[in-house]
Amino acid sequence: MNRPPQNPTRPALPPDDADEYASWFRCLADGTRLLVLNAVATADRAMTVGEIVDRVGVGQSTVSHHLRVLAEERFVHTQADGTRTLVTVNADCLQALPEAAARIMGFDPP
Amino acid sequence: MNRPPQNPTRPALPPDDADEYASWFRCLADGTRLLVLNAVATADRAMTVGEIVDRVGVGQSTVSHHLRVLAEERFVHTQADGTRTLVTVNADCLQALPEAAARIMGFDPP
DNA sequence: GCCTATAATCGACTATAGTCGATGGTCGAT
DNA sequence: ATCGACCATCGACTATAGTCGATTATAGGC
Repeated sequence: MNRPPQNPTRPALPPDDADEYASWFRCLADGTRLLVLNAVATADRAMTVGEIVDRVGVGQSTVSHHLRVLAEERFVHTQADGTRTLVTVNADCLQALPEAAARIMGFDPP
Repeated sequence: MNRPPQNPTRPALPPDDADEYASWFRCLADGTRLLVLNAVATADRAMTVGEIVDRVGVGQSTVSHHLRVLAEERFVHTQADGTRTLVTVNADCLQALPEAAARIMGFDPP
């Protein structure tokens, strides 16, 4: 048998974790969605959907769709405020990303 | 005019950069591809395509496809060796990822 | 109660991407 | 020269996802 090489200090990634990280990265795998996230992240206060539409320059339904995707993966937080929806960024997602990269590369989480 | 909020310490991301980062993340947005990358990254030596096929458990053409995608974005490096193809990981991609995340969040690169 | 503003949802279209089986091409050994 | 191992490419299918316009729902103001 030709056993594949293995290094105990660099453990293999379980397939379930791979799918989880993949859906994580898939959330960032669209240019428009990155612009939406960036608009929210660079704002000094909560943004409404309409403001994001003006800023990014795509249709309102498109922004609404991207916000739903971003919210599902906890990149942003949405809060109803009357007839508007206030969107804020979740700063924790910044630090989770390098951690995922490290695990893919085979380093144990600290 | 309802001008969008702007913070000079958190510059907006140019659309071209957004697309560039998006294609970067898109490369990591598939579970099988992450397993391929992880297999190469955790190996203590260069791996052949056949070894990756045995390790990940998908078709040979599928692995070949994913390796091409990974190589195009410089995640891995491929080198012909007779009838085999030796695949090694590009360790630099690990550090570029947090940098991209920081720019999306509006922090200037240091 | 009616009207407007705001945003979510729906329906449809299109493009992209993952997977596989089959084929073809190249290298090395016999 | 032939054969076998190894891998890239092709063709086809399917699933997913991004975009838009239209519609619907809800909340606030008149």
